[in-house]
Amino acid sequence: MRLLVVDDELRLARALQTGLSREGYVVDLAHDGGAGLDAALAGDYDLIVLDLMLPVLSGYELVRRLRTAEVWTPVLMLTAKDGEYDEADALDEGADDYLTKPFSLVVLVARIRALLRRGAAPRPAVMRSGTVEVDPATRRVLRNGEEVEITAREFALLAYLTRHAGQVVSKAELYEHVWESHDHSRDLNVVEVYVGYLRRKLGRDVIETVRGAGYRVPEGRSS
Amino acid sequence: MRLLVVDDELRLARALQTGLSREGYVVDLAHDGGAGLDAALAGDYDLIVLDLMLPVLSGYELVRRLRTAEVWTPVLMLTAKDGEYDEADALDEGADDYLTKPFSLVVLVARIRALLRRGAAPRPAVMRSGTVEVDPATRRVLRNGEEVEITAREFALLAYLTRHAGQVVSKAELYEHVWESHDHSRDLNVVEVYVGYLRRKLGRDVIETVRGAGYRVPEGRSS
DNA sequence: GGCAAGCCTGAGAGGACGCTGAGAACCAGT
DNA sequence: ACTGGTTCTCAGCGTCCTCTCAGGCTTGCC
Repeated sequence: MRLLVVDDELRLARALQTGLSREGYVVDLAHDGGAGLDAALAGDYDLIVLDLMLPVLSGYELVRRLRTAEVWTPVLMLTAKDGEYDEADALDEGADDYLTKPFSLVVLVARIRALLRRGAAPRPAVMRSGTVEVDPATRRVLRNGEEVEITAREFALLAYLTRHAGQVVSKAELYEHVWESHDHSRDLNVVEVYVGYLRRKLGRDVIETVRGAGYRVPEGRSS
Repeated sequence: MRLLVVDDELRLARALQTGLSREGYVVDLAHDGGAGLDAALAGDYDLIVLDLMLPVLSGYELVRRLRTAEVWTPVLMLTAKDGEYDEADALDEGADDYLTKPFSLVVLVARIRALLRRGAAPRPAVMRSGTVEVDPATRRVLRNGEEVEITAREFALLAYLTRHAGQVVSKAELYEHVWESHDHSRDLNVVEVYVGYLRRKLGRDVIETVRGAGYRVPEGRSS
């Protein structure tokens, strides 16, 4: 999952980056509204965390322009407590949720998860494909009801694929979202390696290879 | 979803009722601890929002009696900031989460959603995991039936982990809830150190490490 | 079949992560 | 001020994870 955090308070932005990375997200930063808009338009993010008060371009204005450009990435707005703006304004402007500063990281993560889940199509909290269950909330993976030990990177990859169950996801897309890099020239072999790890742990059939296109996890009916 | 709000401040209670209704919840009110307890026992609620300071019966006492009566409805406790009670106490007493006044409605809704998702895991008043028993009421810990000396911080950590038995809890979450700090940039090593202390006192296997994700105590079988 | 491009995988280097002992800082009681 | 206990910081170390590389295998195409 790739997030964009737009905030001009450097300390807070870094703290969020650290904290959210620890939760398994890939986090990019932008420090003013202009840079934020550029990144949001270009970046193909899964979610944007946006401060309301920003140099160059306010959070308001940023969301409006995003929506005008037909970009519907979920936006979580951060507002200062003393705000002359209130929640309604932020929400009316096209944000999907908002949070008042100061807030706790745990709450932020909970809201982010909720938004991501709501995001594309309303999906059950526990994702499922064949005999495999993925629970993003508790970071657990079950195969035939039994828990499987899985590393952080493996989990991030599996979660992304499962979130897009039924779709073919290219190696480049996986690399961008699961690994933190925009460097397109890099070797995508690492994706193959990790697909291999997952297959070894979960069974050969959990991830299909679509030659020349990418990978796909079958849409999941259990039982 | 049916919620019960117990608070003696009429204005606040009404505001919560209005706000939560708008979120799609059905909200009943009670204005003192006695009425709250009756309603909670009779009402089959999905969640209870509970002020700590109440006439007739404190929030504390209310939760304790609920749990004694084997009612495991999730409880979200509201505490005043200046409190002689602190948050850890609320959690030890059997509440599932807490929120310090003043708070924003959106945050409250987020917490409520999180609690409802987590659901009410029926658990005995004394929590148990393997050979270890934790009694929040008396702040005592037994291993193989023998009492183990434990410090306040160690207990808070163990209680939090045990309350979330079966789930992986991140170091950041532990740090926020057990150390009550919102400083995200601080070193989380102290969590590791205290996990080490607990393992030394209670046995290596009471707390599992989930590398890259956090810690977990095994789901307890209760005799 | 023969070939090339795409994909898989075993081995291993390097680094990130978690654990622990030592001890400093702090507090309460004497 | 001294003692005993608790909390927290720090640095070193071991382990597991991550990623690269090279060679082998599969697939699609002629």
